[in-house]
Amino acid sequence: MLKKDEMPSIPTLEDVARASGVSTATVSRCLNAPDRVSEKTRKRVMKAVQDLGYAPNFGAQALAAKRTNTFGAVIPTIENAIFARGLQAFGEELHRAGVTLLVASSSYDPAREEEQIRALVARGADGLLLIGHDRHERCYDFLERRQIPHIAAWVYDSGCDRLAIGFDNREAMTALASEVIGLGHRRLGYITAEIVGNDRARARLEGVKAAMAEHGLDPDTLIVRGTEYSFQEGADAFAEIMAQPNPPTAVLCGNDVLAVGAVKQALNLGLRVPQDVSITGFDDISVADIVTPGLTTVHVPHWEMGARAAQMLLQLRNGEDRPDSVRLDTYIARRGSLGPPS
Amino acid sequence: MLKKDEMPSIPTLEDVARASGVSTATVSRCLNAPDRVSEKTRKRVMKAVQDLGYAPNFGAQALAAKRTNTFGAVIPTIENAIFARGLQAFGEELHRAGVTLLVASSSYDPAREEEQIRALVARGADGLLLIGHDRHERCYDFLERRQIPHIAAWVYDSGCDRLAIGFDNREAMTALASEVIGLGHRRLGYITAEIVGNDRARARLEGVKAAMAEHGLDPDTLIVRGTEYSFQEGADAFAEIMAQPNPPTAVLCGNDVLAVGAVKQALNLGLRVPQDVSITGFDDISVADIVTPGLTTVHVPHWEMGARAAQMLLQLRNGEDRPDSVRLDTYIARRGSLGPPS
DNA sequence: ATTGTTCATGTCAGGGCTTGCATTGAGTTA
DNA sequence: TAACTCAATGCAAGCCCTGACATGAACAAT
Repeated sequence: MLKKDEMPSIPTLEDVARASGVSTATVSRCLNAPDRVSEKTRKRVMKAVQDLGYAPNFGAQALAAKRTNTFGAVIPTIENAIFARGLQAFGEELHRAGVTLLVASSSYDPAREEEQIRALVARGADGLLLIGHDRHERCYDFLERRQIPHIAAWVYDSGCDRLAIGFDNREAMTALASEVIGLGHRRLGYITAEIVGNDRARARLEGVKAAMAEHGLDPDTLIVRGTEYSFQEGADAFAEIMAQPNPPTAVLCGNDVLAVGAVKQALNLGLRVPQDVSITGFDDISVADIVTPGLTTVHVPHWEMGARAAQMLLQLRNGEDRPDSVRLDTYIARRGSLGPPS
Repeated sequence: MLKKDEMPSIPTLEDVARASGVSTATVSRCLNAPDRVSEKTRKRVMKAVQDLGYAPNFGAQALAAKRTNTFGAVIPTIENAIFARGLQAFGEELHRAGVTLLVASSSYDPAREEEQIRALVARGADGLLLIGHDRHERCYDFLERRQIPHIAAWVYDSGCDRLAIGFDNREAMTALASEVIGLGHRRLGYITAEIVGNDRARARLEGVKAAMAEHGLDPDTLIVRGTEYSFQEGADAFAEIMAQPNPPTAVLCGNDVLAVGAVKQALNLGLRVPQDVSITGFDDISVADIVTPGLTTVHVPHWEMGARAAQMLLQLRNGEDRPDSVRLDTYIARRGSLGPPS
């Protein structure tokens, strides 16, 4: 209970110093480099810190120390689960290193992403996790000028020399599409998210076309529907594709969210999966195993990707040598949603 | 391309001032109150800002201005979708008001939550969104002393006078359980998350027991399994419950994630839902409609809750009167997973 | 010509913390 | 005891920005 006029002012380092009879420098050291202070003093100071409920002023601290022990991540969406697992891993790994993670979401909007990057950096992020490589050169200039370590996840593109950890989206999708075609499917549909500003989506689409070309199918016959990422959008797009005359026997989806929506829709339309139509996803998020039938999809090592991204970024932040980009492997998780055409 | 030794130092206000031949104060005004500066000067200054790639130093700005236009949210988990939608709404609404949202996750760990609250406040959050009321008094002291506006979401408890927006978890669950019992179910199972430090989970469990008592069933006969939140954990807990001698005819779950896991498991076990066993959830997240059969669950107005939380917090931050806590309504979303016992 | 107004702009004192360097004093060695 | 270490601590200069206040020029009113 606070008494009437006791304006509850926020304690500062100086208050702590006064209360424990030392200088502010010593208090600061107690907090940041405890072993450079005698145990006796430290105890006394810590008690004062407790008693006063002192917490450092972040602004002042950042200003003086030029670091914050905070990393940031800008992801396209938090509303669906695509990045959740990797992000969680990223966060856990950082936590272990005493670093706080702040997350911002861009809603797949490049302008918004740039804004969020700036916001995070302005707030003192010592390192940044980004998704994909597709952003304005200006963003990179900004980060480089401030020497903010950053890493792109969910992509690995040997043609790009920016630091990245991920997998080859194109190749992974080619592998899956090849399997689909190998089962005998000739008429294919594809549901994708907006490909502008999304290199992963673009690469995946290319991957499908590459597989088609490779197997002697004309990539232009691929029926493509672009949409947003949500179960509902996936379902709608699927319905549209299947409403075509001579509909495809297999519909590949740019990610699991779309695919799960598609599977659900197939059920609604009275189509049997995979007898009447096969459906595949990408990402292997947990919901892929929830629909019936389970989704055949590209398994992505989310946890490893997030955790290693954290390690690499920490390494960078600590001034160690820039690590090499990491290419992770994906594999096809085979469940019930893909079968031969009948 | 940077030349050899040109250490790319970060431009400060002073650099901009020098480059444009004005004082730092004028530059500051250009950025924060453009109409108090003549157009000619402003243009010149803005050009310098562009040319130098200036961006204000957040720490210094926070230190000097004592505000940041940043709100924070600490949610228990980002790995599953329970809070995603509400959070997205919260963020959108803030964005509209020019406020940046920073998100931290506590992994359902109270100590971690406290840490995150401090981290966010230290980083200058002008307002905070929290989930539930269940936290150490110390957290509240901390927030009050710093006069940080904060609001609890996902709860409405008339017995608690802290600002909140949400629904009555207990009552909502009682309504659902009553419906289950009303259909004739007598042996009930319940899957919940850890109830320590989670008032929502606790209230929901109480809700089930209250409904039982109300309908003349002995609450102690409720078969309860506690677990973590994930599809898999839900599935496992469900299997355990059903392995009992004389298993329940209906299993209620503390949230949709658990429930979806349970439905999937039922399928695996060859149990028909709802003929052999009914299953219900709570939250009505999008995946509730993905499983087969669809999940009967308590619908929560996620979007409205998030958006209004933002409005209330903004109101508070702007020094307006403290709004009243808001009680939102829930309803039962009836899908296929609940039916009479057979 | 004098005084008063009004703007645009400049000056400068913080704001809370870290850190390089200086100081102190207890302990060691000769 | 004197000289020397070295760990513990203090001092004070920033870090970059904001905002209250001061200044001064242009113009209007008298």
